[in-house]
Amino acid sequence: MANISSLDLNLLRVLDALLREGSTVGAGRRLALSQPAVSAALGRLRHALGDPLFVRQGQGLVPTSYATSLEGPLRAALEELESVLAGPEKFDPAEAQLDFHISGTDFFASMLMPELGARVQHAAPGLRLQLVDLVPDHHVEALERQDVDLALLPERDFPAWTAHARLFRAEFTVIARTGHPALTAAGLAPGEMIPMELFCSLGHVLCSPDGRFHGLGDDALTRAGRSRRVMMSVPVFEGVLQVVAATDLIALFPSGLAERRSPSAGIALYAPPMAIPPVQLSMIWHRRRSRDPAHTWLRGMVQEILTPLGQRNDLSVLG
DNA sequence: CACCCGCGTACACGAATATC
DNA sequence: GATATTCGTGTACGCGGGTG
Repeated sequence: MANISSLDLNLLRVLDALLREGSTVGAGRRLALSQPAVSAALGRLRHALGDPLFVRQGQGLVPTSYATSLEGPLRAALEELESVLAGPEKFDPAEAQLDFHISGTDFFASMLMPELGARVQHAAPGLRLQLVDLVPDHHVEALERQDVDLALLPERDFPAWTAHARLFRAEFTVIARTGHPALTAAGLAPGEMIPMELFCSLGHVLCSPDGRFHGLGDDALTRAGRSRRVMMSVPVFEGVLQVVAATDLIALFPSGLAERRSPSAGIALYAPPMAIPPVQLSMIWHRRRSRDPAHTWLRGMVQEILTPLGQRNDLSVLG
């Protein structure tokens, strides 16, 4: 249907602007064109694509379903093109003066930033790194606004204008304070599986940045036909560690972080009584940065540091 | 109802480019 | 170099939907 021979790139930019603004006046402002020029371009688009694209509704234009379906892929394609045309700039880590903004939970403050900091300090002393912990679901928006260069989060359906790469699958273990009375009384040594009955009878603390009492452990228990008592929710993983170390509450906790922190945090690791599906952690960024040499360099560093977390064979999560 | 706003069109004009 | 084409601009105007 679409007649690509009568399309030029500027028409696609007009279409993108119209989809963003929902108005020829707004699109004109965005493109530095007059309203009649945008209207004429829209006419050419309609002819070339064989679709009305927008219909008037009150004081504005409403996209047809065809136009709506183009929005994400079109924007992604234009941004990709933009980065292609920008060409590969040179990036010299030793000389670069740059700030990188990464969003992710405090899990990454522990598991990524120390190693990343050590590497950057050595290889790229002019770089500054900022890790911000955003309310969940705001990571993608922050990428779009370009407040953040890279977001670290569980994989889900990401918008078409983003690109992502898998980092590792996070496994979960149970943590409790060393010498936990109920676990000791049950004759359990660290590394052993906590029986379901006992696991469900103990109080739990979980990490939830937005303050929920329901976590993936509850989903796993529901599948097993059981439930637990979540008595506390804390917004950061480090807080969960502190609470577990100071109380008789137990927690489901990322294995890698638990292993790293257990020697100094006064906690012991146990196996949960039910299977908990691992969570795929990914890094996601704006497509326009895909070819950016500095960004590529940073992604390489993050990938190198975090990928091994998924490769370690972890005895504490068997069962 | 009058009024405002925004879309769409018509028209004249100019600049850039293609064609002869 | 003259001419035609394309594409943009500004102005003007009709239409229709919101708003007070």
